[in-house]
Amino acid sequence: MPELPEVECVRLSLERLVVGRLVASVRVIRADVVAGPTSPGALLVGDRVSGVVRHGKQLAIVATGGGCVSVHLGMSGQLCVAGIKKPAEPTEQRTTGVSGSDWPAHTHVVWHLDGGHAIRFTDPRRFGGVWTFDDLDQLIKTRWSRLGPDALTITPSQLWKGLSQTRRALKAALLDQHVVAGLGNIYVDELLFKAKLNPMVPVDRLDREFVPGLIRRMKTLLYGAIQRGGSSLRDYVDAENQRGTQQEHHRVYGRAGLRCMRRGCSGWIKTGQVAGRTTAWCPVCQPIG
DNA sequence: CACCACCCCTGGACGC
DNA sequence: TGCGTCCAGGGGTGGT
Repeated sequence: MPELPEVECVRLSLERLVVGRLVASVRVIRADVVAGPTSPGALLVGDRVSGVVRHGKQLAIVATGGGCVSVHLGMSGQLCVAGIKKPAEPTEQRTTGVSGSDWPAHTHVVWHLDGGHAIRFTDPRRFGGVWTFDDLDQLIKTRWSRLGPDALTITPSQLWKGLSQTRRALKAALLDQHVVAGLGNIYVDELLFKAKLNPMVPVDRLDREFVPGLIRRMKTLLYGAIQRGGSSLRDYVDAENQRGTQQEHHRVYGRAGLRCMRRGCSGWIKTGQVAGRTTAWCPVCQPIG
């Protein structure tokens, strides 16, 4: 669920709350969500947080000693900052069977910070995870360099380069993190609606001239979603437990069978499978031809 | 190389 | 009420 805007909102809230704080200790409750060295040092214990960075949908916490921990939220992951005196909201489900644990269910890693705060990583579906690196440079070299340019900074020539090497459906190409990093199922559908492009159109049928407009709409959509705190469809919240409101602005996602919301359009929103994902589009506004 | 099917996982919605 | 079934999907892998 978290795509670029949601991950950026987590980054911004995390940055406000934890930069400058000392990592006093770490507790790994589920070791198999952590890849790489799992020593306290590798998980930043003894260092201060110097920054929180993002590329596409991936986050990284960087410490003053150079250490670096990357977090993917996957489908259901959350990074929340909590005061250790009240670790969970009353409505939150508690863990059971974890000795001495008072954290919500599916809490896998907890970083205890100075000032009585903690960062907890929860992820029910465990599509996400935590990766440790010697430093940010190693993370970029081994992982982020394999991703395409970030969706907020990609240039028309970069996107065209990624698209012109393929004959896939446009939606499949935009979902490919090696082409552009940060888009997921929801924002691709919304973007293609705004750009009046059909998700199934083969990329090689498109002209280069459409790329600048597509990028302009993509950045407007993503920045707007960040300003609205992201899309909270089920359980997405930022590091301060705040929900977003972008879901109120969706035009096609989740609107199968409803009227197209574009003024003057009398079409009905269709759904089908494109690139293996549930896809919603308006056949009138987004014709194949 | 390009692309697709498949798999990982759990909670929520829905039908009986 | 409760149980079974299906669906959601980011990203890695292995097969065509």
